Amino acid sequence: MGSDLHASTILAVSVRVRMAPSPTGYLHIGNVRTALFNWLFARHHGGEFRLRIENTDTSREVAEATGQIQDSLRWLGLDWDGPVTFQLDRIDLCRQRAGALLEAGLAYEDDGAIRFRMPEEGTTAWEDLILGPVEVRNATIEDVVIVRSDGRPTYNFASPVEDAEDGITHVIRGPDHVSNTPKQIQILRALGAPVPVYAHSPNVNGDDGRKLSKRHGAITVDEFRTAGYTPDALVNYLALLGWSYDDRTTLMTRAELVERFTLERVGTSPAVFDYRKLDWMNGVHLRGLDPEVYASTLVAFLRERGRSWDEELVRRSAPLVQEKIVRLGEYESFAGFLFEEPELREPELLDAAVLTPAVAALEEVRPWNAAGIEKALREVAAGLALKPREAFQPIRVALTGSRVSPGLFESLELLGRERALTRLRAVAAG
RNA sequence: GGCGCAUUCGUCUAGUGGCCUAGGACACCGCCCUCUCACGGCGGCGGCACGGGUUCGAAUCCCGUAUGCGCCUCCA
Repeated sequence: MGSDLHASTILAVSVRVRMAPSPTGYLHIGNVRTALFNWLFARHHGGEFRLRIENTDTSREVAEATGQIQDSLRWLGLDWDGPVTFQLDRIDLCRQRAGALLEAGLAYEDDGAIRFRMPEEGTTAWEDLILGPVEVRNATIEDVVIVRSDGRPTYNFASPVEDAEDGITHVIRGPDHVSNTPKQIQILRALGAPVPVYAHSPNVNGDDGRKLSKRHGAITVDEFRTAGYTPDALVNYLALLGWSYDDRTTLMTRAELVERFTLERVGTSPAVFDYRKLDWMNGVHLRGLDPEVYASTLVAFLRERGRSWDEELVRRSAPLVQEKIVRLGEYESFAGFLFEEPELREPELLDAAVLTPAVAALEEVRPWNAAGIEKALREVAAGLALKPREAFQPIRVALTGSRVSPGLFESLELLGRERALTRLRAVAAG
């Protein structure tokens, strides 16, 4: 047995937690929240955060999902310690432990499977770091199958065996595991292994109060990534789902989250994932980026999406959109007119009475910059006795195809004299 | 059905018996700023699930009811 080894590692590391996802598909945002709590807890205490894949076979799907999970965690910045471990590699260990329980009379065979003998009387209780004291009468718990008749260990057996093997000190997981906990505690005790401290976080639900699923919107890390959310914003938002620092702090950096996170301040009631608040928070994080960093982030984002737009122009346009868009994914529809001819969806908003004199005035602008353009266009508006907003809207629509756009004068400058004038002339004539 | 957990503005939450005629944030509404949008500023709407206790005093403690969620798989 490795109990001596466990004792020494536990002494060396005061806190060791793990995330133990099953490799079925992409990383779900609810699991990420749980992973985040584990990660914050570990980093806050200077402990370790381990990644353990609860695979039960080695199919290609599993290999893909395993890679996806790691990519997503890396993108989020949730780094783990030590190697990734796999449940499948612990099968022999589990069988050996099951054999020991069998010999000790603490488990018995049942139609080829092995069942753990739960105590028939008394209660199993634990002090949950989030829920507080929880107590379950043993009589209500059935003898759980720990090894199937085909020889594979079940989750409720493999999980505690692995926790013991890995020297896990705190098990922080979702609320769906509350009723598994007394079973796992009894198994651990029967094994003579240390029982970790448990903490069951509340659920994250959709706006109908039910489990977060596809129909609520984005649910996998990958979807948030391609929509243009930043890891820092997502982490900030997720941290606040079930946890709070005080009565007023909502915007926090990663370092602040690590410094401030404690399980004591994790609540007990389920939270609803609010995409609108995430959007707001993402906008705040985006606006807070250094302009250079923002531009590079935008370039990388577009490249990842397969856009081959001129990088120089993207960079020059970045400051114009940084204050305006809330997700990087909005850039394409918001600033796409800089790279491609826009589609004129609302031709009724065009007005030749404005466009014709505007083109004439712009032809005289030298040098071609936002200040000169603004001066010229304001004079056109004044000459037509129009309010600036009335005069500029047809020009905006002609230029960008939309009534919502980055600043008009800056947009004209960026597009360049020839392209801008050509486009405006074509629309004015048409 | 059994067991467990939960229940403060639409949403995330603060609140651990008097500081609460319940605070903050998002959303929403109005006004201001303004070339659109966004940002920003100011203001507004809006909540302790219900019923009993305990207490001088309850959002906070106890009991019950209702509702929701989870588990009750040789799934994880």
